[in-house]
Amino acid sequence: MLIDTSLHHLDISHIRSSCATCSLRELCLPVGLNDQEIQVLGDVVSHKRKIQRGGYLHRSGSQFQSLFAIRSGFLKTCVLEEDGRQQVTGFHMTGELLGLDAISTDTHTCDAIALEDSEVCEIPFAKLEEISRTIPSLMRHFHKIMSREIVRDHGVMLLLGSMKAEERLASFLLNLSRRFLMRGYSESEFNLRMTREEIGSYLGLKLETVSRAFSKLQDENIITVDNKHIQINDIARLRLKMGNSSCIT
Amino acid sequence: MLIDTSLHHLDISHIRSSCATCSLRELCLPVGLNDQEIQVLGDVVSHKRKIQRGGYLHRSGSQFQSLFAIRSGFLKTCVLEEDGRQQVTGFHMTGELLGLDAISTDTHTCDAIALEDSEVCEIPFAKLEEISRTIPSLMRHFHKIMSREIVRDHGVMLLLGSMKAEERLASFLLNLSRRFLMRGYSESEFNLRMTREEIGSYLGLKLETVSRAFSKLQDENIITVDNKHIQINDIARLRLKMGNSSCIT
DNA sequence: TGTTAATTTTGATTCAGATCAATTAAAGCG
DNA sequence: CGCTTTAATTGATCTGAATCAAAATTAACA
Repeated sequence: MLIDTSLHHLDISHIRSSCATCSLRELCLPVGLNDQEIQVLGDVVSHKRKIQRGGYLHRSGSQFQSLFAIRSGFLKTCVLEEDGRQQVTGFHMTGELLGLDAISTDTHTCDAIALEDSEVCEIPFAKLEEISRTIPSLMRHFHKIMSREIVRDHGVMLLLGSMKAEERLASFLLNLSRRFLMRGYSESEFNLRMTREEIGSYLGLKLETVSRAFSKLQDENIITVDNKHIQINDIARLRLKMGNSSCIT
Repeated sequence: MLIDTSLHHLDISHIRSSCATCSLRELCLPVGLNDQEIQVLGDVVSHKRKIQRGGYLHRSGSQFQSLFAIRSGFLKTCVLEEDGRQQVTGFHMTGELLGLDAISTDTHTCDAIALEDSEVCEIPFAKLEEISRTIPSLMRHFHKIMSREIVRDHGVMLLLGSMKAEERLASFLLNLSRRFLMRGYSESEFNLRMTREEIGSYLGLKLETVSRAFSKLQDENIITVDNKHIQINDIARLRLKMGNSSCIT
């Protein structure tokens, strides 16, 4: 099966450009730009914003003006169901771009909530479109970012449509692992920022099922779970877990 | 719940521009362009291609050069799993744009297969990017199309993550209904182009479950099913079916 | 720091959908 | 046109995850 281990994020693995505007350095946008172009982009991306844990970056239904590039922290995006419960559509970390869904109708289609104190750069979209006309490589890169989001969503669709609980959790952990690795953190040991319920909501599972899947993976010595702290003991076997959804049953 | 009834397509409901290049008239791209701009776009979109029922428009892994706008027909996109079975990621009809997922890596990430004889316009992506630099409204519209695809995918993710079989099928039928209506066909009566297995693959269900869900909806007099021919008798109740996923159980 | 609230784990039970199996219907095709 | 293949329906049974329930652990905060 061709499921992407990276579920739902925007890749920054290839960020290499040295960049005068410090706020831009760690973001996904300035890839491959020269100093002068980064200057132009920097003028657009100047405005920063802090969001406390639990705070909203934007709400579903609010007017769309800007994309947000995460400078630090960790956020979830979710839609509120009419009965008050919420469905998580993604988890987002440093370097990733939020708000792509809002371009279509100039209205945000989901809430973005900080799971820890976070900092974002606001990128007025009209200005981004404008300068991307004069910087082809920026336009091209932006298109790739949007496209990548589509590919990732297809990966999640596949996961939700065809994997069972344990496989979904394995995919999820491997995805986080990879994203932490890309950012220079340990791929085998990290702290979850979200609750079991939020994981379950994202993976289409109930929180009890998530908890049981964690316990099962621990019993098999593939991971060690201490509440939010996760240690991956055998990444190869974890990959096997999710890779054989339709083979081993 | 905020699930979009439109699962997975690119909206052409607002196509109004009178257009010299006949091949462009029914497509989603030329929205809001003047005649001169349409001329420019037309030069890019000239190349047409026919695909027979069962034929491939593109294959997963093949190099990306062009987007494809569907002029007529009906296609599915799917990824092949290692065991040979395939997972359907979308159904696509006239006016919709295929290939957005391939922009990210310059490689197609899925197969596109015609479910009936179809005709597409090839749109070399490099050229599209180039002329969109000089036609801001085209660029803006293209971004909206990509964004809409992301929103739709989120809708499918929600569907797969939180709806049960009957609700999924109701969503699916309402989505098709709306897309047929937009194209000037009946919203209450249409022929399915895909098999129960393909529907199941798309909805994360087994074909038997799809069949049973059809039968159930028919027993309730909400729809009438005659193999591939579907008649929606009570669209309001069908909407109710999918709207109350978490309320009525 | 102690008290309350939220989160997590684990067990028992239930149920929706998968799987297995057989029949019927439709579509290709020589 | 009849024969073969593919697709669809329906029934019986099984199973993975949901649900219900309770205890244990952790976090929040006054």
